[in-house]
Amino acid sequence: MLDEAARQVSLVGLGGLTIGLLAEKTNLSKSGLFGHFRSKEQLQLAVIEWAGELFAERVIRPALKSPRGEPRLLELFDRKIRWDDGDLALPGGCFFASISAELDDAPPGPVRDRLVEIELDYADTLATVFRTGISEGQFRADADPEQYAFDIRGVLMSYHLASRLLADPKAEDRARAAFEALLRAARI
Amino acid sequence: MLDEAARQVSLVGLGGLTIGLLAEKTNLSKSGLFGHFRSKEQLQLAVIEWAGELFAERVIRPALKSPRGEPRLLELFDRKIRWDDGDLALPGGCFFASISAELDDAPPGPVRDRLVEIELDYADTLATVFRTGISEGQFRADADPEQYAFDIRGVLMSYHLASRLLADPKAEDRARAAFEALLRAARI
DNA sequence: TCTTCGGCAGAACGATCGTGCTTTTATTGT
DNA sequence: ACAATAAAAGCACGATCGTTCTGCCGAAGA
Repeated sequence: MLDEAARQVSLVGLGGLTIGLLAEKTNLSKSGLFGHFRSKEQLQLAVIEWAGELFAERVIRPALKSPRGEPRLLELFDRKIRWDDGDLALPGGCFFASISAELDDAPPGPVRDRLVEIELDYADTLATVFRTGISEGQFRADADPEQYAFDIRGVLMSYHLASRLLADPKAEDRARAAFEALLRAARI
Repeated sequence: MLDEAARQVSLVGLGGLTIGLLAEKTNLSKSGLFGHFRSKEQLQLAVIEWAGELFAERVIRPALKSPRGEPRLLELFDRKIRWDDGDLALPGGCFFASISAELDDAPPGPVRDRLVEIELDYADTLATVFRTGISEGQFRADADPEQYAFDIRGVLMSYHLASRLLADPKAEDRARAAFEALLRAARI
């Protein structure tokens, strides 16, 4: 049920996730579904939590099994690409891309706050893995892990736009080239 | 009226632009406002057109007055930053950031198509200015203008997220550092 | 001055929204 | 087998959605 909700959100955003429509997709009555959560906000919260867990399960945790430093970064990158528009993807692409533009001007609230947490967590993971690459001697000691996290997020956002909105067949090549350039600049 | 509509969209997205709410903000009756457009789709089309023109007026055309190549790229970058979250910005930040995630999975239609056009136009402008920098001898001849457009769009998208969703005080510094790194890698 | 016409208001429509209430159906513990 | 509890259905509510229709009112053309 939350799975179907996450699919829906990836397609039409949080605002487009409607109780009636979700009930229909899950063969439940509107009130039957509504009973599980006791407000729409709690449904939104639950689906964000679900998507965060799905992301950790499909992208973060598997990637952390790769060797420290560059291989781990590459695996994080690869899996994020597949999460955006590949075999790990929800039907509408990256769940968080769908909602972050939607919530960036929303008044503070539990839903927005949770999204920010997840996003910061992800950035922190990227920075930490990069930092490990520094202490392993793979990357220059004066490289900036947080800057790397900022940069790589940009590459992936640009990829998402190119791939899904612009249908650019070169999107993945461009993303890989950008990723490679970032690493090249950081290597010893 | 379209001005207010564009503000609204920048805050709540295209789906959040509602006729009743817009009528209220413009002191018109619902049907009075509706009469100007003859459907909601035409309203959306009109507001996208308006925003595209606004973007050209505030960002593109002024920047094109700067000297060719790097200064022009810098001005494009500066103004885009101000358009995202500065004195050139709509209240909800970049209009197109608000709607591109929303429309990237929408069925093809005039609204989505127009957005894609504008986005491709913008990427083309960036690539062209960069290409001029190459033929001016400022950038390496083997640099890839389209790759540059892909990269810079990523930097700006990451900036938009950091600035507006994550409220990162270092967002602009990071964006400038990324921009500088991109140019450094391309300079002769 | 009279007529024509476009812009706007008012009211109403069917649909759908989120959310309560009440009742039926399933499941579980004893 | 029966009572207690949880889950789902059914129905209704007020609000808002996009849209249509009717009528007023002011401006422009004859």
